[in-house]
Amino acid sequence: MSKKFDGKADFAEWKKSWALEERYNFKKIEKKWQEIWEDEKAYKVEIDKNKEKFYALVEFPYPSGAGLHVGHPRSYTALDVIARKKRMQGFNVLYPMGFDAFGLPAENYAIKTGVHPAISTKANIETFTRQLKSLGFSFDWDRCITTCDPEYYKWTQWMFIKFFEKGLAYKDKIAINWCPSCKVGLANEEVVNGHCERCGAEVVRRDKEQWMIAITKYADRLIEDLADLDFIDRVKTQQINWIGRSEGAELDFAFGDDKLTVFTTRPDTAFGVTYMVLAPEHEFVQKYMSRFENPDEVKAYVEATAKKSDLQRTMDDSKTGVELKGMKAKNPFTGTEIPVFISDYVLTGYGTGAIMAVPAHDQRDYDFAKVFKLPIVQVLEGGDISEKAWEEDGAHINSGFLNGMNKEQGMKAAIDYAVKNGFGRAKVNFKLRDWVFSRQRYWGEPIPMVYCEHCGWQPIPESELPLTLPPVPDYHPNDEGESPLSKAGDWLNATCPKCGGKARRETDTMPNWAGSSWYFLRYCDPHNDKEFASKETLDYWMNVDWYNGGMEHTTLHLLYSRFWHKFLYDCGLVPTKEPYNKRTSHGMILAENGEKMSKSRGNVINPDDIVNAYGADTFRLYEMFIGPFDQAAMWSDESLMGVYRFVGKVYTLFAKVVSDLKPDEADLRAMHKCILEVTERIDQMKFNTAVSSLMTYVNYLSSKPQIAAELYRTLILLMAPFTPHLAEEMWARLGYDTLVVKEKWPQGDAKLAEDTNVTYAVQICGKVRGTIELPKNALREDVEQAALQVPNVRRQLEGKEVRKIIVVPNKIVNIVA
RNA sequence: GCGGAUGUGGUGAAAUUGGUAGACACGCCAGAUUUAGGUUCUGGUGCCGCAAGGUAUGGGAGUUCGAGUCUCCCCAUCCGCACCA
Repeated sequence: MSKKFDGKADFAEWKKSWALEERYNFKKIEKKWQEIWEDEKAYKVEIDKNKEKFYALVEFPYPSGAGLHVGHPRSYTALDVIARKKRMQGFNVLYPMGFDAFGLPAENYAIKTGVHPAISTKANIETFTRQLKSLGFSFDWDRCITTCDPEYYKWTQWMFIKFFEKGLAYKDKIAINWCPSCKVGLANEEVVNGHCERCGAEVVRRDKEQWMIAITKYADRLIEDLADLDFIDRVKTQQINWIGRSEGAELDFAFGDDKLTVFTTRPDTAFGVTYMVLAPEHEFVQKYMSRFENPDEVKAYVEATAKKSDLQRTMDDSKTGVELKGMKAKNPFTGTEIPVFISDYVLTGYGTGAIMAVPAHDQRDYDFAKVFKLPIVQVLEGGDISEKAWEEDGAHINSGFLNGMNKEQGMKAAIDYAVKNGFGRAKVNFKLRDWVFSRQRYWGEPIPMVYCEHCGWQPIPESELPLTLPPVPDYHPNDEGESPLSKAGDWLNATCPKCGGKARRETDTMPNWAGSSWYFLRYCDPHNDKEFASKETLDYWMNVDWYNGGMEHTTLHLLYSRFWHKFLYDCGLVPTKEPYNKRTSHGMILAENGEKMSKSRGNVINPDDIVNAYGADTFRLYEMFIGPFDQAAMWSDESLMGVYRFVGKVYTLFAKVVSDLKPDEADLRAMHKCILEVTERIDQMKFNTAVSSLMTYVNYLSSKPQIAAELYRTLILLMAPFTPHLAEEMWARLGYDTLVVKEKWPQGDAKLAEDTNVTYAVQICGKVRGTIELPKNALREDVEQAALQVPNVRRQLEGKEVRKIIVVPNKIVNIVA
């Protein structure tokens, strides 16, 4: 801020001193103001109880080797615009940034090159930081956090121990996709048609011990508490569907001397049960194998199923199965004996892994019954069960005491009956499964647990946190598919904190969703080495007021972090039961041809190139103008040029600014209209139309021979959130020695924005035949008369009788003839 | 199959409670200035038509003085979940 307009000198002279640089030199301008912001710590924020706080958050990136993608700035700019505007409106704004730095790419890079993930990650973070800074975001960089920093993951580990202490973290055997050739567990995405993506070997399912976190205990609350949150609807419905709550009943069927329990959402159809089906993995299959008459057949089917991946199993919806011959179940409602099958259409992970089959009223059961020629008994009126199952409501028939009832009455009566007779109970089930929390990987948070022969799994004492990642000889998973940490030598040996005996450390690490589950809390108090964040900072900053991120995280990060936060709330560690008040989502940025940008397609656009060629302001503004924020948008170099021209126009417009000119009525109308529109549209994330309001205003200004300073000043204030560098520059040229980012947001006046005259469209039977210009709020009679005088209207009305005239004040006249 | 979204000029897209469809841009056309190079400025631009006029928001019905907007049916594209009992 070298220059200052003292108000005494002639403004025209003052302006001339700037005119040496006539072309819009964004490189110089942007560098200059970025340095000034940094020197002045313009975006540093501290608790200020005199101000209302506003916490804006964007999803922190994984610092990949590819650098920043043009998709990142779409979200970051959007919330930067919102944060900057809120700041100008007097809020104390926290807008932080950090890095979600644990992850597979760094590890794969290490396997290939031997470079330690910490080193490559650090380099990538430096690149990202440079790129983010070049775009002029108003992040408080003093609060930057990195999840792979031991000072950070210390608390991730600490929280894991809390989960363990509360009984929510537990070790369990679950089935995973296993490649017997690579000897490694695969993610579902790595299994192609039942074969290993890498070596082509057939993938089998294998039980493996994994750390689990009991997110299902929070299933109900994760649904219920959505009601009060300002999340976009598709996020809410997606989470609700994912959690998949269904109400129904558990019913016990006699099976030999044992009890076979099923879950059903339709206990009222129990009189229509003609057989039962177990998942091939159901414990009864092994337990009673010796009593089946066809054990070989059963075993063969179980084995065949085990070979299939989940993917294969769901791809093929033809019905197969084997009857468990020699044992029958008994329907507790009717007393009838019914056959029992195993079939892979029944899943082991949902409900009890067994079903009662009602082929008349469930299409899957119907298909199975057709294949195995089983009886189909209709118990609800409606449909044509010779064609397909009837799954709608209807009066009960063939159903004993339920006859005549509809679905709702029948459900209640059936459950009551089952409860009274001790063979059933109401039950709610969820599709949501507990969270598999271990990964056989190196580059993640070590799980702070040790195993003692005598005491079992024990958390390490808090004083030993952080448990840092040890060096390992190489980063490959070993033959048993264990984490590279299993090769960490001495590191593995620990003492049991309970008995002091020998213990061995857990070698699996946490998934990369761990660190991101609570990072927004750390931003409140990033340097605290006593707590993950102090109560005072959490009380002041939480909740996040506005969180923007990708739809792809709806049922992952967003759900996990809501759960994690609720758990901390239950522990009394955070002040609120939900972390985010508002959640919005941005669309993707696609290549010019509508394809995804990807390295393999070679259509990736590097933000650095755009910033170098057109400047950060143009880039930011273009990403806001590109299209509706929540929808996918195609990159277009030509449209970018349009925005570049606009920015240049704002710059050159300064030459027309005259300091002692008073704006006239029309000027004020245009100005206030623009203020009102931009203000409202930013709040609604309608950035594309906010920008078009600015363009309309600029078109108005550039049509004038001279521009009153007030008009230009307002333009600069309105543009400051979008193009902060240009705004600072022009603000200085207007003679101010303050930072525009700290200025007050202009106040729009709806009265002044109003037009004095309005144009009516004159319609005959709904078709526009002309227009009339009248003063605002003209009398109805005058409007009618004026409309009838329009020459074209008179001609059209010749020989017709006017039956009715509808006048919509200040809008339209419709003559019905 | 279920769930969610989308469908408007040559292109990206706008459009309070139903009230002049196409704002704002891109592209294109014409002209001016300039002309060492993605310049700037002015005007035009949904489609058919010389015009008057007609016609137009995926298709079809309906409600209404009036429908991109509301109701019903259908079609297409994209995304998510996918045998969840």
